[in-house]
Amino acid sequence: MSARRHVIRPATLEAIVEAAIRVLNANAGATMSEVAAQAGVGRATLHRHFHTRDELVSAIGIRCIEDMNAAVRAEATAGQSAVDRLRSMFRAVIPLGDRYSFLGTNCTADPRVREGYGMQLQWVMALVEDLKEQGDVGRDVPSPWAAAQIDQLVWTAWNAIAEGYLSADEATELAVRTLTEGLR
Amino acid sequence: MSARRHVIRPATLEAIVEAAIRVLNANAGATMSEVAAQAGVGRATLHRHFHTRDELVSAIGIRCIEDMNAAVRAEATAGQSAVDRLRSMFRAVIPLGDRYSFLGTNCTADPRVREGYGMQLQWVMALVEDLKEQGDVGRDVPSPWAAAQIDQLVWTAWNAIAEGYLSADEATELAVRTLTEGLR
DNA sequence: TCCATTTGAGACATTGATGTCACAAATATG
DNA sequence: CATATTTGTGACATCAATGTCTCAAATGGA
Repeated sequence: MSARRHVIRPATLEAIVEAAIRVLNANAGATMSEVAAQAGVGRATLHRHFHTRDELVSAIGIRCIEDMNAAVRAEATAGQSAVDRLRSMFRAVIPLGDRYSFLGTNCTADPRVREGYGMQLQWVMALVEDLKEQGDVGRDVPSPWAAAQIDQLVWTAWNAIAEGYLSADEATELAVRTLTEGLR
Repeated sequence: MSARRHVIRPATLEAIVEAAIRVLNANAGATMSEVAAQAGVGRATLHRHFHTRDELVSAIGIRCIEDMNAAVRAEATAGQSAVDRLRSMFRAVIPLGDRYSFLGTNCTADPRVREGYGMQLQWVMALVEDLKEQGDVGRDVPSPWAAAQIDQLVWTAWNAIAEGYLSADEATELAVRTLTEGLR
């Protein structure tokens, strides 16, 4: 590791990370100035800790993917049925919807982000296989379709909560139901 | 209308529009140079017909929303069941998936685009109500959720076709099935 | 309270994209 | 083929964002 001239204060780091997720999610082309302003931090401070814009985007990306993987791992309990694992996954990941969509919109050139994203995808694909095993997903459904559907449902559910027409629990249940039984 | 110094040639217009949709879809922050290069057109030619970057984005947005509305209107036949109208809508709109996602990612400040988008949303919401009427969508499902699901399915289906693991017909059928019956 | 360190404010150079222009070459139309 | 118009090329000014730096002020720990 490189010896840093300045040590970032936890509060400053938090403010920057949260602001960056918020601002860059709303507008992928937002400037460093906007991020700094939203974080309530000087522009120079931003550059002190994230030397370039790319570095900031990568750092946020890594943070997001780590948050997501941690949430999934913490929730995944052995001995659960596939649907229960799906439900647990939704419950854990939906609140991180803003972090999730950040990863989607900011095409992550960073290899560490790609790696984390790959693990995530692998995990979902394994879950899909288990869902097929249990008969919760038809064998004739292409696995990539099911995985994409799960991805999309996370975003839709987060959005529903953000817009205020569903609670977290309702959104989770509706996501599970939508995937397996459809809306009928 | 302003008297244009230059009249754009249809072939040039087509090349620019298609390239802009392609390039800006892949990277919302792409430059005018990239668009011009992809269109096989000089950068000055781009500026001659679309005076500013915003003007280009708006023009493409309007074009996309018009294409979509035209496709929906052309396909909508009276006397069809709600599910059949859903299927027709998918069949017509899925091939325009790249145009569709362009509208989503390029937050459309232009009022004409917003208006067209509003009409689209209205149409989908009306369809959702009919689907509920016919029992294809449960009454307990929030309509915005159903509408969001339909939106997402268009994108997922287009993507599946683009990635080559489904034909257009298969994707359409799977989209209808996913919405109503789920993947079970 | 005092000291070490981080932060904020502002000035600065640099870079890259935007938008304009003139002129030569290509193209369509009669 | 002749002519009118569009297009491509390259040069240019402009502007906004990036990244660097310095110094005074704020902050936190001993």
